Amino acid sequence: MNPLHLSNQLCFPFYAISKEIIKRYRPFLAPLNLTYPQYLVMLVLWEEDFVTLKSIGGRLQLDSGTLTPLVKKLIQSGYIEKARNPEDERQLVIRLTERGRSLEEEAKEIPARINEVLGLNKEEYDQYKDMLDELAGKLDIKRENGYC
Amino acid sequence: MNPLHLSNQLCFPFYAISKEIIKRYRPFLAPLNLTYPQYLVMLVLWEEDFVTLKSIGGRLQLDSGTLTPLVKKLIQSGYIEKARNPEDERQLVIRLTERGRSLEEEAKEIPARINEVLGLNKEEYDQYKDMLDELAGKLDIKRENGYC
DNA sequence: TATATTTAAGTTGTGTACAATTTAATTTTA
DNA sequence: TAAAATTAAATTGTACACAACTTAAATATA
Repeated sequence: MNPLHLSNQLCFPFYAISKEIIKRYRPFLAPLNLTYPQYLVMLVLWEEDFVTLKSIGGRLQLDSGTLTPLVKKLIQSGYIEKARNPEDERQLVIRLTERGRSLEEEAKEIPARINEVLGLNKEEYDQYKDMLDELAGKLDIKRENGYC
Repeated sequence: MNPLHLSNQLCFPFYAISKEIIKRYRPFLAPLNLTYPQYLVMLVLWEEDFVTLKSIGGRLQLDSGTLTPLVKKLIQSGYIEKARNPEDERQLVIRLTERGRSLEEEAKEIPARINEVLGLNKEEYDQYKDMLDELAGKLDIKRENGYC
């Protein structure tokens, strides 16, 4: 067994599957003028409005270098607004616009459509989900993002 | 259960775990002057030398838009060379330099080091690997890349 | 066999990722 | 409480990813 053989890598399937699933989101997200990372930011805001850039970054594991331009795009698209927190001027507080809030309704069907495209039944979905949450825990990816 | 809740997404953990593992490769790859995608190309070449750009892209699921500049970097680093296939001038044939071949020896320890960093035992590793290969199969990511 | 189609790389443009650094605000501590 | 340390965003620079398109070579077909 050659550890340098591609078939013996654990990371590569994560990398390949992640890219593949994101590709399958595109047909559903493009009509909403969203990329996948932008969609993730919207998911966070639909859960909790009025959050700092820092806390969005905490949940999505993205830093300001990625989020600053991404937030700029979402503002240009009219989905969010930003303002400094008067209590702490270092913090940028992000909130949904009316348009951003109404977008949630249009995005409601996406998870079900994606599950169709992935062709997984409930048991398979749950099995994969459990395994991923467990591994995320081992890798310590879940402390502040609360995704599991 | 809100399907738009981040905790109910299947793709997000793939995306987050993939990025996290790649981040943990960095300390091992940086001394070899390789990024993770560049390392993947080297893995392909250490398995089989003298392959076309197209077939590298088939195995790694990357197109010429990604691979052309990446190959340029690996040439600059002195690890590979490129030439047109005289039998079919459309094809670019990639082969290892002597330095590229000797690099395999320096990379031999990386998979074991990564497994240490991930903190997975043999059973966990195998369990995750099986699940990933199964899902990759369902998503039809494995036809030509032969990684499983 | 000339034309149409297909194929492989390359190019262009947009959008992440992230390390490293900078700037400004807040908190700690000597 | 003034200086040091920390923190949150922004900035800079490098490197993917990939859609869409271009170019050139090879193959198919009318």
